[in-house]
This record gives sequence, C-alpha cells and structure tokens, in this order.
Amino acid sequence: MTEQDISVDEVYWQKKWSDSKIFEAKISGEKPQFYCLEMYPYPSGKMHMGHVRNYSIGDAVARYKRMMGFDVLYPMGFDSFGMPAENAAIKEGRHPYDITEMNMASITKQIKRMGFSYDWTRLVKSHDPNYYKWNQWFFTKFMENGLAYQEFAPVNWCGSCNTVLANEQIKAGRCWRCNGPVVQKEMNQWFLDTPKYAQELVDGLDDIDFPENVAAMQKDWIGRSEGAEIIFTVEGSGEEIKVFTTRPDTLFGATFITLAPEHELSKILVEGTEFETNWQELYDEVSIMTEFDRIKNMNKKKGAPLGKNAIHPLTGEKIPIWTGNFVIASYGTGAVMAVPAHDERDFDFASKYGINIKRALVIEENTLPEGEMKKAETDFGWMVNSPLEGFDGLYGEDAKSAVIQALEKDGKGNQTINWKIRPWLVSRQRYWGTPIPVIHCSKCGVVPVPEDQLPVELPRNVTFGEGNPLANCEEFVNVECPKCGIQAKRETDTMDTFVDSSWYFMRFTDAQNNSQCFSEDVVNHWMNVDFYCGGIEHAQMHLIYARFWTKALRDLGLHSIDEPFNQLLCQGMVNKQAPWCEVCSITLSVDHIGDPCPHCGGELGLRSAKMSKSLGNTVSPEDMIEKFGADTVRLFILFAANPTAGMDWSDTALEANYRVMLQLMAIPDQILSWGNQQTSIDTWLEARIKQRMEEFQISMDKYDLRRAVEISHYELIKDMNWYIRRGGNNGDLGKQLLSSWSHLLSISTPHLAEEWWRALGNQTLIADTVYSPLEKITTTEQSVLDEEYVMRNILENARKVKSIAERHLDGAAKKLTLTISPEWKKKLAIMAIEYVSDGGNVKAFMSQLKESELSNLENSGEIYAFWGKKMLPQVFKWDDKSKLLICGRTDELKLLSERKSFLMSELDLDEVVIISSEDSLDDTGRINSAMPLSPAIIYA
RNA sequence: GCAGGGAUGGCUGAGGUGGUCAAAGGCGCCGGGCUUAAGAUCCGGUCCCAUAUGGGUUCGUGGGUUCGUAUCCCACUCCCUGCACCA
Repeated sequence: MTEQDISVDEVYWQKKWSDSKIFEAKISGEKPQFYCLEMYPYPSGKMHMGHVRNYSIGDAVARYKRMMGFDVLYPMGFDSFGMPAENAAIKEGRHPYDITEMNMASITKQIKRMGFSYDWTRLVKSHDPNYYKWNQWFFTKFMENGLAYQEFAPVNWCGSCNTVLANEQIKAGRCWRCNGPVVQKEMNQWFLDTPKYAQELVDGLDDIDFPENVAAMQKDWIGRSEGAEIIFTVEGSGEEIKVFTTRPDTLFGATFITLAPEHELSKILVEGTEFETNWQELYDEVSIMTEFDRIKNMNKKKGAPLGKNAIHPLTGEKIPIWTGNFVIASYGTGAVMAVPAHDERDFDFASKYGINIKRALVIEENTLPEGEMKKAETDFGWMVNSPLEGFDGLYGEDAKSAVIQALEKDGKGNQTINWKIRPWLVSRQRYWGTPIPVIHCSKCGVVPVPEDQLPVELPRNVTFGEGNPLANCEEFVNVECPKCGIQAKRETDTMDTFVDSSWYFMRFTDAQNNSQCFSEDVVNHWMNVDFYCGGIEHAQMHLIYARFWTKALRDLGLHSIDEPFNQLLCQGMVNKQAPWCEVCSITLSVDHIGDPCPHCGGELGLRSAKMSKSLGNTVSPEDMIEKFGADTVRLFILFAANPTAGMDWSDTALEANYRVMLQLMAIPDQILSWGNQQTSIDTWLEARIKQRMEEFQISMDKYDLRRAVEISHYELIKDMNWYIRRGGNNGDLGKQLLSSWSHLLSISTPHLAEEWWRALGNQTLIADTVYSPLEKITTTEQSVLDEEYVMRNILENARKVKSIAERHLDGAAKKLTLTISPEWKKKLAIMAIEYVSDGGNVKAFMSQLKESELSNLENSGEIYAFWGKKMLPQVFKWDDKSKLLICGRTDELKLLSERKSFLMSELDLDEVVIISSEDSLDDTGRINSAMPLSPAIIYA
C-alpha cells in the first residue's frame, strides 16, 4: 500500500463539516450546554505554533463535549484593533483597515486548514462598527454611573508608541508592546473605576478555577492591604496630611513625615521659602525619570526637608516634614509617616539624613528597649516607650487596633483598606481603536454622544504619521453639540484595545444581534465560559479587565453573571532548541549552530527556548500541515506534553507521530478483513474496549489531553495487536472496536476519524454523532481482564528468566514448569494483606501469625522464616489490583492451564507444565521462589 | 527583596496521599521476525553486575524522620514566571 492510497483528504472533510453546519451552536433545550473558548487572536498575517497549540487544545475539548452530548458554543473571532496595524500603516502607507482585513483573511484560511470546529457564523471582529458601537454604548452607560470619568493626572506615557498606557501595561518599567521607556506625564485622560470592584475581584478568585499562579498574580496586582489612615496636621497652617500605614502599631516611633515630591502639599509648603530649590530639584528629577530608571535607582534614597513640622496626632509632638524620592504619589495617600526603627526604607533615609530613630516595639517579649538600632526591626513586636498610658506590652493586631481606636476617638484617623490596583486608564492617543463617544462643548462641557448617534465611526480618510490622525481630521473633530447645537469638538482619543477583549466572549453568545449588545436570556444561558484557554501573558491585563467588565455590565442589569470564566487553562509555550552558551548564560540565534560562542569563544550547547523570530527557532505550521497534514500536527502537539507544560518541538517526534497516523489509516481495512471466528479472547477485547473508553473519559474530564491521546492513538493499537496475537479474529467484534475507537480518534485527529467512520459504512459524520456509552464491565469480563493480566505478567517474567536459565542449560530451553505457590503462602499472603490494610503494625504481625492456623502446620518454622524474608517486603509491593486478585477467587492453575499453548508458542518451547507445588517433585529448591500470582519458573 | 512553579534514566515525560519504583509512555538506540531489498509494521532489549526469577547504585546537593522514602521534614544550589522603594 502506498502512502497516497491511505492519505486523508482533510480539506474534503472540512468542507463537509462546514456544509452541514454541525458546528453552529444551538440551544436545543434538552442537552446541557458547554462554552469552550480560546483567547481570540490579534490578526497578524500568520498563524504561529502558539496559536496551533492553543486551538488544538480547545478544539479537543469542544469536540469531546459535543461527543458527550453537550450543546457546545465554540466560537472564533479577531481582536482586530491595535497598534501593529496602525504602525504598519505608518510604515507602509496603507490603511490599517486594509491591512487588518487582509491579515484576517489570510490567518482565517490557515486556521480553517487545521479543521477546528468553530462556529464561524459568530465571528466577532473588534474593528467592526457593529461591535465597537457597544463599547461606546457601555462607555456612556459607565459615564452615567460614574464608572468612567475624565481626570487630569500624572499618567504613563510611552514616547515611541505616542500614547498613554495603563499601569497593567507597564512591564518592568517599559511598554508592554514596544519595550520602550515609559515616562510620567500630566494629562487629561479617561479612567474606569476598577478599584470599585477590587474586593469583589479578590473574593471571586476563590470561586473560580484559575491556575494558582494566575490567581496569585491577580491578588498581587489588586494588592489589598489593611491598615489605617492617619491625619497629621501641619504646624502653623493647620493643613492636614493624610498618611496610609499598615503598621499603626508603630505610630509612636514616627519621627518624620515623608511626602512624595509630586504631593500637592509639597509645593505649597515650600513655596517662597529657602527649601523650594531643593524640592524643585527632586521634583524635576523624579518626574522626568522613566519608570525604568526609577527601578534602577531604587536603592538610592534621596530627599529634602520641606522646612515645616507636623503635629503627631496622639502625642502632639512636632516632627519634621520631608519629601523623598521613594514615596509614590499614586499609592495610598502619597504620604507616609516615617518610622525608621521599624521600616527599612525609613531607616535608610533617616540614617542618611541624620534623623532621629525611635524604638516603639521590642521584638522579644519583656526585653528592655536598649541599645542603638543597627537596622530596622520590621517584625511584629511588643509596644514599648509609649508616651501614653495603656499601650506598652500590646502586640501585633492588638497593638494596631488599640492605636486605631485612640485615633478614631480623636477623629485623627481610621481603619482603612488600601488597594494597589488603580483606575484603568483607557484612553489612547491612537487611531486604530474605538473612538471615545464624547463631545466637548464650550457651553455644556463634556457631553456623551446620544445612543441614537452611535456608533461614532472611525473616519477612513485620515493621515498617518503626524500625531494623532483623529485630531487632524477636521470632519471628524468638528461636530454640533448634541445638547445645545453649537459648534463643538469631538474627543479624539480612542479606547484601549483591552476594552474589546473585555466582553467579546459575551458577544459571541449572541453575535448577530443588531438591536442589543446581546440578549440577556441568551447570554445568561451560555455564560460563563466553562473552559477558557490561552496564554499566561494575560494574567494581569486581559483577565482582570474582563472580570471587571463582566461585573460592571452585571451591575448595569445586562446579565446576571458574576465571573466570566469558570476554568482557565494556560497552555505552555512551544519551544525549540537554540544555541546556548553555558558560560555567558545566553541563548543565541540558530545562525550560531556549529560556531563558537561569539562572546567568550567557548563551545555552544543546545537548549530549549521559546520559539521566536529573533532566535530563528520557529517552525511554520503551514509547512508542517502541508507535509504531514493537520491531524498529525495536532496529534503531536497534544501528545508531546501536557497542555500546561512547556513543550519542545521535535521534528523526529513529529515524524514518529506521522508514522502512527499512517498505521492508523490502515487499520480499518485490516480489521474489516477479519474472519468471523469466535475465540475465548473475544471477551477480553470486548472488556478492554469498555475499559479504554472509560479511561479516556476520565482523562478528558480532567483535561489530561496527553493521556487521552495516548489511549486513543497508542494503547488501543497495542490492545488490538494483543488481541490478534492471542488468536482473535472476529469481524463483528472488530466493527465494534472500530466504532468505539473512532469516537476517541475524533477528538484529536478528526479527519482521520471521519475516514474510519465512513469505512464502517456510516453516511453520517462522526463529528456530529453523540457517543452512546457502552454497558458497564461485567464480573465475567472483569475476571477475564484480570486473568489475562496475571498471565501477561507471568509471561513477561518467564521471558526474563529464560534468557538467564539458558546460560546454565546446555543450549535452548525446551520445557517450562510453572509451579503455583503452595496453599499456605496464599493463606499467609491474605492474612498479611488484611492485617496491614486494617492498619496493623507489620512488626507485630509475627505474634498474630504464631496464633493462626498456619502455626499448626508441620512446616511452621519455614513459614515464619518465609514471612520475614520474603513475604513482608512483598506485601507492600503488591499493588491494589494484585491484592484483590490474591484475596479473590483467581485460580492460577486454571488460568495458566487454559493458556498453556499460547505460553508455549510465545516462549518457543516444546512443553509447558503447570503444576501446583503440593504435587511437585522438585529437587532443586527453586520452587521456593513461588509466590501467589507468581509461580516458580523452572526451565529444562 | 517578595510571591508562584520547577530540578526524575541519552532526550522527553508520568508518578509525588511514603511501600505497586530500576521508576509508565514516547523519542532515540540495539537485536529479531516479515521483505528480493528499503521503508512501514510486528516481537524483544535498552543504569551496572549476576553461574535461574537475585544483588548494587540511581529521581538537583547535604542532612533528618521511618522497618522502608523519587514521594514527608529542614537547609542549600540552580532554573523559570510574575511583582518590585506599595508605606
């Protein structure tokens, strides 16, 4: 048979699927529903391996759920707004719209070639006015509810992208997109009040199934910290400085106040004084500094006194007010009470500027507050040196609440919770995004665009490369005020593209709805997403925004879902080997293969690294599909590693999988040519099929795709081979096998499965066929499985012994005697197994044994010795299954006798004798090695 | 610095509630059957030793608990990921 004869026409089946519309999600009303989703991609022109892996995982889940009788919603769309298209436009002189549409067309084609079972009728594209119209509508609703607002504030500016960024979009002080430096700039910008949902966002993590690390990252990011806000008054002027602290118990150790240079009071306090210059210097330095530099200079504390004192709220003491570069204006209140004795930063600062250090706690109980402090003691401790009554000796939480109570009594502070998450800065000074639906009128101020005028469409006719294209587009900017009708100006900022991805999963449920964003009933029916698969890189951005947005829309009354994603799976990276220098610990591009390290001249090794253009270790999915077919690529990807683990691309492994595919392609013909002989091994195969189907389901239900594929594409081949080897040749049973098997194949290699299904004479599509569960394994079937299992173990053992035995025989072994262990060994084994499983202590078993019936046997001495030497370790070595078999009714003599001729031919012998040791006349002493389930093996 | 995850045989990768573990599966490699031959497929082998089913040394390093530990505890080293002067 040549390869051509057995190749699968994948495109043919893809057309069949699409013509028959079987993947279009329906609400049948009878079946349970399942929403399977992958993070929709940004449409670059080409699909890469990361996509392929992501979608192969999702598709396997979707197909499995369909097969198990669910109504499955499995859509695909494009996150098609965003800067790459706009930057390409600037560079190439084409329009982002054209570039995007073109890329979408080409990547769609590639995705379709993989044969994923998407419902393409629900395609959502962010840049479609019918979609982004709802972004705008939501935005105006948010404005009504105070959730969206405009504010003049210091924001993060990426110079190379020419736009502001949200905090979540800064990675290690640099822009997440271009890796360029980010600077602080004061601008009038739009924000969404994400902190409003901070508590719910934290709490929700307990109810959904996110990977631990993602949940941890989100918790970190949201950053809940409990503490107190404390009011210090400025001496003389009476102005108030609010500080946030998590350690109110150290309040009596506060020896100064530090304000962020940007803090509004800083400027007010120094204005017109001798201290102004130093403050100004620091302010200039900090505000120009990029986040990146700021991190780099993290340990260089710098500050200046502001020349005024604050009044300690409880003691009335005067303490100096400073400004310091390490205080962040936007966290807490932008001001801290400095307690050098119990805070490292304050300690550094105080040491540098010679400020008083005052101990307020001792770390060991009942110690005296003596000696100079060499470093800050930041752990909880017992309060000491308190100038007021009733505090000394309090510890930890008690100390905190005592201080807070005292503050609250005087109206000088209160307990608060502070959040690290800051409002989401959503406006962008870029073209290719959703226009913010707002008009600025000189008379009416900020006016939201009325609903009937939505969408505010992006104008086509704009010029790129000179600032914000929208701002330069007269016909876009100039409008009449919807309220009073005078000439007004449109907002020219667009929305962050993360807005698009914050609710697309809801749009998918009702994608063609022209009158609403989605119908409430429909969205409630499908949501939430049962299985969400995508990259870890969105742990803080997309996945927080989407959760926020879902809650915000819920509170607008649009649906009743609390959390968008039930279960999140982050697929691992696709890696491939690249040159690696151990000495310099750097990964180099594949161009260096064979050369010495360009830095140290040493020899280069290989190391697996994320596929990237810069390393040149990428593999083109297109080429692989063309060469091996989509099924092979999918099989390889699912089998090479668990979904969440990183996987290494390997050409040889891929080829091995291709061979498996070739083998599988030939199997229907092979099985269909079986005769119709019924043999005793038939029951075994029948039971085995049931067993495999069950194992497969268990694996799939826990998304252990690797194991599932192993069963469907490897184990079952082995089972079939075993059946044949044992003389099976039953065509009817073969058809049963093929039928069940093709369901399992259809999850990961759907095209192949269709071929099988057709070969079986089916007119239907297996992708559209619900699997009807097989009956449970019967007791008889179970015992056949068990017996075969025992025999295979014995056979395997006998094979090993044979090669050793033949070293001692003259030539090849001709005869095998299997001597079943004596009755007393079985009794002893059962006794021991029961004793141990009841929790008995092995060491005490001997006394038990001496009281048992076995002690009455004449060979009781032998039995005692055997227990200690052989049986004791063995009791722990038997697996649960073997224990069951030993205690059960398994008749070794019978099962082996029935399989004698098979053993004979397998071991290539003239004679096999099965005998129980009571009947044996062995004189070599070798039968002593017999154990239950493991007869003595003696060759002659 | 803080947080999360890792380190298993030539490679990959299960296991990880202590005994079923010399440790599944795959790849690679070796041998055999089939074949005119190659490929594919099928069967067997693949830590070391071994004069009969046995022994030895192994799951990052060093300790510990235990009759027994890849699996539990402690310390350390290294790797990945995220956050980062968060008060």
